Amino acid sequence: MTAPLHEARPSGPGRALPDTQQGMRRRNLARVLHALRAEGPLSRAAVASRIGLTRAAVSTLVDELIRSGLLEELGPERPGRVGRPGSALAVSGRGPAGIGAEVGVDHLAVCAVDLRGTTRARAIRQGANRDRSPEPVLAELTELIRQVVAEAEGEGLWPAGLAVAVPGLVARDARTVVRAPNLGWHDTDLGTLLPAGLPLTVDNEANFGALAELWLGEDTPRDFLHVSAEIGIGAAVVVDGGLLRGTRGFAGELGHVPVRPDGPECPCGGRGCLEQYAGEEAVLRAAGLEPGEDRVGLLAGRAAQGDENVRRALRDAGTAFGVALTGAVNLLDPESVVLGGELSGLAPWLLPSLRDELARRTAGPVCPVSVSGLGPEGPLLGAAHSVVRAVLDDPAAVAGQA
Amino acid sequence: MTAPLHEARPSGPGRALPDTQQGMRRRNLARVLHALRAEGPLSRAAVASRIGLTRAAVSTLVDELIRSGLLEELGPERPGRVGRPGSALAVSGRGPAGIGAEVGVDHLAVCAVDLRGTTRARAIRQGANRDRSPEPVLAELTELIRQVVAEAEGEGLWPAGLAVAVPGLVARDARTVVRAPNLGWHDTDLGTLLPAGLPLTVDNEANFGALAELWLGEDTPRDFLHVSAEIGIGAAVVVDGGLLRGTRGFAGELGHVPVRPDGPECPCGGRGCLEQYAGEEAVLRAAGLEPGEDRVGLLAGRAAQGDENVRRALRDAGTAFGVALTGAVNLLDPESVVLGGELSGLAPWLLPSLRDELARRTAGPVCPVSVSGLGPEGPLLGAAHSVVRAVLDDPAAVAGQA
DNA sequence: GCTATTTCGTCATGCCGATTTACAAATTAG
DNA sequence: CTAATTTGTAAATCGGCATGACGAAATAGC
Repeated sequence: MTAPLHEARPSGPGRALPDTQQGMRRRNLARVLHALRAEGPLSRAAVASRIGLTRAAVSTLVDELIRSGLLEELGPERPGRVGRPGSALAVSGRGPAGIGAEVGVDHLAVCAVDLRGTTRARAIRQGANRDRSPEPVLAELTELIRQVVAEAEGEGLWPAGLAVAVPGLVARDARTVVRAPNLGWHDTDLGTLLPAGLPLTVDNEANFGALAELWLGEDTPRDFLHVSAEIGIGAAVVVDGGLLRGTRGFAGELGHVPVRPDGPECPCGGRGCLEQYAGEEAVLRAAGLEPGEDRVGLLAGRAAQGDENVRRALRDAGTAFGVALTGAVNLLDPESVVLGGELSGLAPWLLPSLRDELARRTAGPVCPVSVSGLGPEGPLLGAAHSVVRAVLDDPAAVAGQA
Repeated sequence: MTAPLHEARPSGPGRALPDTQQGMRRRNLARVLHALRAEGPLSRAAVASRIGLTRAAVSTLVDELIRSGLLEELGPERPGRVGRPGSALAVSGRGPAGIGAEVGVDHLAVCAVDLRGTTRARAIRQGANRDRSPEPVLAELTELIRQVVAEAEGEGLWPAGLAVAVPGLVARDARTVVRAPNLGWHDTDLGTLLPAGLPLTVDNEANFGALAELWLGEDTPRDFLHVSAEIGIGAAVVVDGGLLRGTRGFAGELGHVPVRPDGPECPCGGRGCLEQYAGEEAVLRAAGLEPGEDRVGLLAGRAAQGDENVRRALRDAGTAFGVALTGAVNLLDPESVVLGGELSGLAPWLLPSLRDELARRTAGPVCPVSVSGLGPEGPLLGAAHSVVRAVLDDPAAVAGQA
């Protein structure tokens, strides 16, 4: 017999709902929905046995979810077993949709994802946004959003919320961009510049990328470190299936972990931060290349061609990553480290030295480092799916908004 | 309107209980207890308004808690206000007690804490345990435990559980000491060597120290980093009022965060780890002192006397701490950093350079660094209180075990 | 001093949500 | 064709809190 370990606990489905009978019902609605989303079409009886409720209880929950358009009855199952066949239920493909949007440095993207997790509509517009003022950029984005929403509505979906990924720091109100250096934005309230009437969430690209990895990655654990390099170098810390944001929302600043305490000065005030060794600018300089458009593509291209200067620069960056990640892994003991976003394109040349350095500095089993399979799509998908998750976690909140 | 931020959520009272009507009741029992513990004697009506239930509901909850001996009715309040005076309720001082124990390198300690949080019995035995085998040490500890339990029982308390703090790594089963270098123990199951019949939890000294800080410290935030140096240098990461343990339970290894990537070799396999600069051994060497008993006391004494070698050694250690903590703060964005355990005795000479270094490397507001007020008692108190918290978080689990 | 007012604790009642029990429907096994 | 098995639903029950009413015990005002 053991007393409980006092430890941080997960968010889990609907854990924020009030602790009342109504809250319990809402959590049970969420459990039914989650079970059906995770394990394909199931009968009421199958759902009941999976989530530990009775068939009767599940029946009423399912009724409610069907009435709100979140579930569909597919009809009788073709059984190989004895007994009356169940009626298959599935998450609706014509219910609420999560609208995800991304403001990139040189593109805008929007997509719509349904409850099943499939992308049903998308729109992308290339074009440099660096140092354009927010108004025209967001007007363009609004136009794309309208397009995607219209397309989704054409397929019987209705938008349940909008989540926007931006390459910068976002205030905890999830609306205001505090600072986006690569866009030149600061203290911009996106709430007033985007379509009203849709619940809005704005968050850092890196955070959405990590969530995408958590929700869509194959075999992604519930505790990992997601490293990306869009605006500087950022890491998202995922603990027990939730993002660790920090008191001010600034957690994950891997780029300013000291690698060499007496290294070159960094605009952050420190010296020898990881960004001074592995940041985009530093790597370009070390490789002898000029900064310009599509810098990551340039690096990857040259490295693939065998340019030894570029390869050395990337190797050294990997080593610096290894040092910084050693610290992070020692502090957090994550199950794995995932390289995401633009970094995944450079992984072939970064990874060997990174892994080497990490292994050299670790006594026991080495924390595995992998590359995200989502590529540059991560943040956009994470944004759209965050809306979908919100619906799955509390279906009652959106029921009847159709 | 904003969609929810996907983030790690707190444990909170009884969040692990099942999501059923009974679970709800158990959580409400916990809420009543927590309210009474936090805000002194209160009437039923006062409790009701505080936790958001009706007087009627609180009445039945209180009845149950009184029947199980967790609450006491103190009798009518002397009111200055109009209306019938309430009957004051208070957490019982004669109910369950948490038994905390500590296996130190040169002492054993046990204490009993009641639901009110007051220490009601204690026993300490000095004596070096370094490299003694577990059996005799735990036999001695068992003897102390029996003493303390007997004393507590004399005051009408009954032991609800035993929590043991050890200077080493503990497996996630919370019973087995994987490795305690300073004791020379490894893979020792304490469950078989301690009094049976009591729910047992074993954990790292540093973790219990951090929990003590969380529960007993003044103005301690719910997100902080607790640094201690008993076995090497460890940090406990507290997120939203819960410990972050990591996948294998190894989170918080601040001692092996690289400070200088090419620094001296470390037994961990790395180079230039914090421990090579700020570990006990390193500091003693830098100060020109021989290792022996009570090394921390020796350092503090010499420093207080003005020994410049010792002071310089501690200053340098503080600087190294500053570098490592810069990394940690950038990754975790805690509300504060607390120096606890033995470190608190050396704080006067460590802090200035530590704060300097941290400030130098930080652009915005600097993360405040403070010293624990609990001193070396932290881990022992944390252990005892962890049992008490377990009771407060789920009173129904222990009701009727008296 | 007496009454009105206010607040407290408790009871009876009702509501909500899940469980239990029972049963009709739909299938397979023999 | 019957027995067995499983599904989905309806009716009754139970657990838990809310609501509303009431007596009890204090103060406030006359």
